[in-house]
Amino acid sequence: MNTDQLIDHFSNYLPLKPQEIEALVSRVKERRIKRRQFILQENDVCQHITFVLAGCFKMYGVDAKGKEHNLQFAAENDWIVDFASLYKEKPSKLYIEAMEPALILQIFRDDLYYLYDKHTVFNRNFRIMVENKYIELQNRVLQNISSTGQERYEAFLEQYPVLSNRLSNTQIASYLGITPEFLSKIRADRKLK
Amino acid sequence: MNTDQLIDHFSNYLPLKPQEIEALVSRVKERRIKRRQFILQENDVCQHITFVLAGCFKMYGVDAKGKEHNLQFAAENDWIVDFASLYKEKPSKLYIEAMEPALILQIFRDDLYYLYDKHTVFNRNFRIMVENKYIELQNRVLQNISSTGQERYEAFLEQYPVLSNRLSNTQIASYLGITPEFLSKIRADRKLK
DNA sequence: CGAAAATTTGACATGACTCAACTGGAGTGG
DNA sequence: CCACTCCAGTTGAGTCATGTCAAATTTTCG
Repeated sequence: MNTDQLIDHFSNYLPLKPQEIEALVSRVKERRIKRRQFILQENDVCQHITFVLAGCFKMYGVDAKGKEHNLQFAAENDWIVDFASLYKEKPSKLYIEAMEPALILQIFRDDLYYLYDKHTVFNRNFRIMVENKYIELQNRVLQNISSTGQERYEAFLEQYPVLSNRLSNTQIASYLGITPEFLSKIRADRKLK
Repeated sequence: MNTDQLIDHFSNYLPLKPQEIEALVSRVKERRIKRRQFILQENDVCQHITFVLAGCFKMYGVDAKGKEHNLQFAAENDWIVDFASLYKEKPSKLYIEAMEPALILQIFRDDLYYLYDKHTVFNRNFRIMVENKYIELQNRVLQNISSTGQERYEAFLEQYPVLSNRLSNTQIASYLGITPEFLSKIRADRKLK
């Protein structure tokens, strides 16, 4: 099982001791996911936190008109989960879907709680992980409330150059909170310069 | 010093043992803050995390045109901090300003690190605190990218009824990402029903 | 009370959406 | 190798959401 990648990832925060690695490895499940396959669907209770080894996911909500709104993308070495559903054990309002064939590691709720309880290093490492995601999300909110679609698109290209090439414009538009048509017009305007 | 309120707050997560309380109390500073006083200004490096005992703060960024955009409010028993600046020790892009006379507790960076290192319970409690804030922010992003100003205003009133009464409409508009004039029109429309 | 700030209102401008039609690859099967 | 389909992307016309600016009014607070 490909757990080295996860252990490496944690070593960016606080490296794990052999005992902690052992505890982690024995509680992680590897899964292979097909393109368009879901690892979370609306109304299901989210059961696990997912670490992406390979591939790319989107997490999104669907509004009353049936439109998808992308909350997050997750590619290699990123985490994806609906915390609200996982921790409160309530039906999720979100979907998590693979946009490419993927390989993932998952930790189920009880295993995660076990790790938090018995090996405090995971509290530290996940604290730092969430703090980093919080910072990112906060920047995104500031963007959303303070700038136009065009400015948000420019900022996205700059902040996520790799993802920008990997994702369709439709997916990017949904993430930015604009329609694909409007993004297309933004792109046409950009070219004129 | 009014630390009981903070200790109570943590007991919602995982109650603190006497030794942990002692460590926390000895590293917390109480401050009285006047209306319109700043506890963080742009270009300063954020030095502490703040717990609000009484009063109300706003954290905001200022754009190229000099307009303020409210990222967060914090009233009693809430935390407020620019994590990006605190942890990376980089100049902040944000302001944190008291909207009412306030009483706060602050933990400086090194004291916070000490608590994380020596008393792992703080990793756990702050992990949970940040996770909860992350969930809130995620809901806000979904709102921002999927609904109109009017819908976001309705949702705000429902989610934060107390804050709604306490804040001026200008402040709420800035938080929602609309102009005060447009919020005023939304409010006029609502009354017609 | 009086100054400053917040709110409202209206006319107009711009950003962004909708819908429908068109374009141009990327598979797929013959 | 071609013909076909399918889907993402583009384009344009019309519309709706929201911003700008200025002025009038109300509220807040020193």
